[in-house]
Amino acid sequence: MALTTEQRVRRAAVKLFATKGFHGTGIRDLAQSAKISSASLYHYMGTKEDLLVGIMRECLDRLLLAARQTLETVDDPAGALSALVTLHVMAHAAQPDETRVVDHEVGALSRSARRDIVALRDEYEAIWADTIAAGVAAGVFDAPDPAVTRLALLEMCTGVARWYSPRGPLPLDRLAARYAQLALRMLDCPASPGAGAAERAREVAARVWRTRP
Amino acid sequence: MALTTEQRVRRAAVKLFATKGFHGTGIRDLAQSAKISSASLYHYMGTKEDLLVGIMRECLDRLLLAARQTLETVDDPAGALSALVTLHVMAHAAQPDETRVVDHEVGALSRSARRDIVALRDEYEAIWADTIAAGVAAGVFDAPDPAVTRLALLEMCTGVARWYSPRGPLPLDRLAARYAQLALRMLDCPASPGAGAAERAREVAARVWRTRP
Amino acid sequence: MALTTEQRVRRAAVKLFATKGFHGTGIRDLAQSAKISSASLYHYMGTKEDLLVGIMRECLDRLLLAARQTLETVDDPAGALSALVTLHVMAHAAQPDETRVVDHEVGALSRSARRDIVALRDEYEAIWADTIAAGVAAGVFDAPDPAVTRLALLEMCTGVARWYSPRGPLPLDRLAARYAQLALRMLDCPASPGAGAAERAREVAARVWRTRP
Amino acid sequence: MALTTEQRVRRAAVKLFATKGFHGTGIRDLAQSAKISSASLYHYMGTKEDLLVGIMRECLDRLLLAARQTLETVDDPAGALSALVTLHVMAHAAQPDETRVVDHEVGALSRSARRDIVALRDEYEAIWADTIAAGVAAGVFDAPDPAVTRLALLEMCTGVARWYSPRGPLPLDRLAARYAQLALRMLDCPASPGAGAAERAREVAARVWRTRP
DNA sequence: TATGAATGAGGATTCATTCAT
DNA sequence: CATGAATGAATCCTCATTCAT
Repeated sequence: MALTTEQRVRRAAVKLFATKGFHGTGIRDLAQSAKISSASLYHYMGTKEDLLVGIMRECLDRLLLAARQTLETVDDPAGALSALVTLHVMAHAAQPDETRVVDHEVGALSRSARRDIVALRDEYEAIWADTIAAGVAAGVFDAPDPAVTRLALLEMCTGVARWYSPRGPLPLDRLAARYAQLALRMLDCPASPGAGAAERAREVAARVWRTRP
Repeated sequence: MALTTEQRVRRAAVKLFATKGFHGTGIRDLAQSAKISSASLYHYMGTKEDLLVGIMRECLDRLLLAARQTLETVDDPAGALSALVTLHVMAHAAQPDETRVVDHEVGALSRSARRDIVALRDEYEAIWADTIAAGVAAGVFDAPDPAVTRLALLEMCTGVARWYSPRGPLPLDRLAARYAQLALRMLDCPASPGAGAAERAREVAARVWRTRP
Repeated sequence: MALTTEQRVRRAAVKLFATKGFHGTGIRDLAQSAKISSASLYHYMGTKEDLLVGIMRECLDRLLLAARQTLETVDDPAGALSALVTLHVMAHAAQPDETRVVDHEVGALSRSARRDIVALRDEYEAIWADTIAAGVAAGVFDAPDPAVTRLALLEMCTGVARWYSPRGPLPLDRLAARYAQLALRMLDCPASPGAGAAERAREVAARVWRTRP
Repeated sequence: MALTTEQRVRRAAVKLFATKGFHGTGIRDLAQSAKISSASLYHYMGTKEDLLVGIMRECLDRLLLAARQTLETVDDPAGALSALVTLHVMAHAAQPDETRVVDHEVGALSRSARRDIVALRDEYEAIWADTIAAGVAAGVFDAPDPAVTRLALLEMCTGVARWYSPRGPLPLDRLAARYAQLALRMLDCPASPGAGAAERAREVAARVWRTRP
């Protein structure tokens, strides 16, 4: 089915913001990319910033939703962390442009918009913090500085969006599995998590980002 | 001692490019920040892009230099990797603005400048690749997909520039040690590296970035 | 009874043109104010300028009509001038927005429209000129420079639209009477005009602008 | 002597704002009129609104200054009012563009700027109010509704800017004298004021607006 | 009758850069 | 060495208007 003009605009914005940055992307670039006039653009968006905020919010909303849905059915910390990593990596590999925008353009937001977006991001990171803390409390994770470990994990996984290509040699699920393994090693967690957790994460990812299950 | 005007310009640029992005930073911002008129700016730089290239090149040059100097005296793979991580983390924590610019603004470069900068970056990453390969060959590292592991390591360490604050609770050397530990865990490397490697890295860092040894 | 859409448009235009000026009022402002889409607006008006012309013409037509009807039954110059002042003041107090538009936005008209509108205005002012001339000829007015006196009178009376508020302390008929007095003083006219003239003016005003008689 | 670019800009703005209105005047019109590029315009002004505010403030400042200087040496109410009228009329005839801008474009100001400008205008009008009140108290003026009389007087005199032309038949000082006479008649003031007051007003006007004395 | 979609022209303002002084 | 003056091109966004539905 054909795309709505609004969708075309959104996609053009995502691609351009990811590639050239928010400030590096002109309204004319956007218009040309969406195949409409720059005046028409304003039927489908408010400000250029509104467009940015919309992209960021949707991306973070999905990430939050996916994380919550996944953790609902996972109990053990190793499984939970494994699932979070799987989700995060799949999201960043499946939507590298969206996630790059979220990660790189927070500084381009106005004060009030930034507050909102950062709040969402913090909410998401809190899930990771809780999961790590639970594993440490349960004695299955070793993390002398849990905050540092959390940030190291997140940056490592987020980085996928900066280099992963679907045309590369590594299938997505294998990549995700590799990252889950790395993450558990970082926490010195010997137990392989039940396969269910990662499985569950892949299902949710398939639903939320239409990745191949 | 007072700063040269050229240094003031350079610093202003680093700070602004890191904070607001290359395209988000105007020549007037730069001038104001360097306490100089925008016309005078052009006595101390070529183009705005030249300034950017200069910043990036210096940053990468130092990183390369530091990595090479350090590895000169380190032989074992665990020690080498540990040293690379230490250096990289210290560089990114000590110069978060410079390194953020390097990491975020490659896309703002013109084709030819980008080629140069990316070449430098590749050169640097090749050192990591070699180190990892050596460890795998020696049987002390486990890395089923070495390229993935390398990228995961680099993104993890580079991420430090996005969150580390010298006013935080963690002293820099402790942070670096923690990251080295994480890295070795990721490679499933049991052996603690000789303390000499990290020591050597700290010395080099002190010289190159004036971090406290 | 409910207002026609056309009336809503007209009123919105009058209010906005008076408040923000013709050039300061956007087609979208108009649409929003008339609770209609900006495209629908074009069913009820021609151009934005047509709307302006319509407002001006109606306002001036009424003024002319009222002046002529009033003077039909008034003979003495003092009475005539008194009636003109009464009418003018009541019109400008009762319809401050319309009259402000007429007075302020002539410069926004295209050449041909301006010619028409200015012709109407001149026609109206000619009535004043004639009335003053008649009084001077009859020896009841003293006006060394009749044109100056006419302009002074008109500007004085027109100014009412710029400050009068129906919520102020002064009832409209009292205001009009005060202005009539001022006008006669300016002409050094001792005779109080017959009460009939002002009475007649108030009746006409009541019919033309629905002021309370 | 040749005019500064800044002066050229100011004059162009005054002329255009008076003729086509603030919103009707484009930045390009201004630039063309001042014979510079539209970008260069911004070396000599802040915003378009700043330009407007500057014009208004200077105009009102001069009016206030002139009024105060004049009244310093005038004591009797008739003389004072006569002087105020003379000044006001001369100012509006000598600077019709500036004063038209002040009178017509207050609505184009942003909230805060409007507050400032209206405060100045109120200050000026207070001088008139005081003068009228003094005359009434002294028994030389008859003004049943002093506020109404003040507004009628001001509107009458201000109107001069809307029609007076230096190429017309009436010399400026004669016009001013005529208006002073009209004003005193409006207040039913029999006494001719001492010739000194109007003389003084003309001197001040000559200094402030370079009118011919 | 009513409107969402569409646009070329233009709105004010800022851009990076040059150059004469 | 330093800068005020200058500008063409570009910035984001709004303008009045049309038209197919």
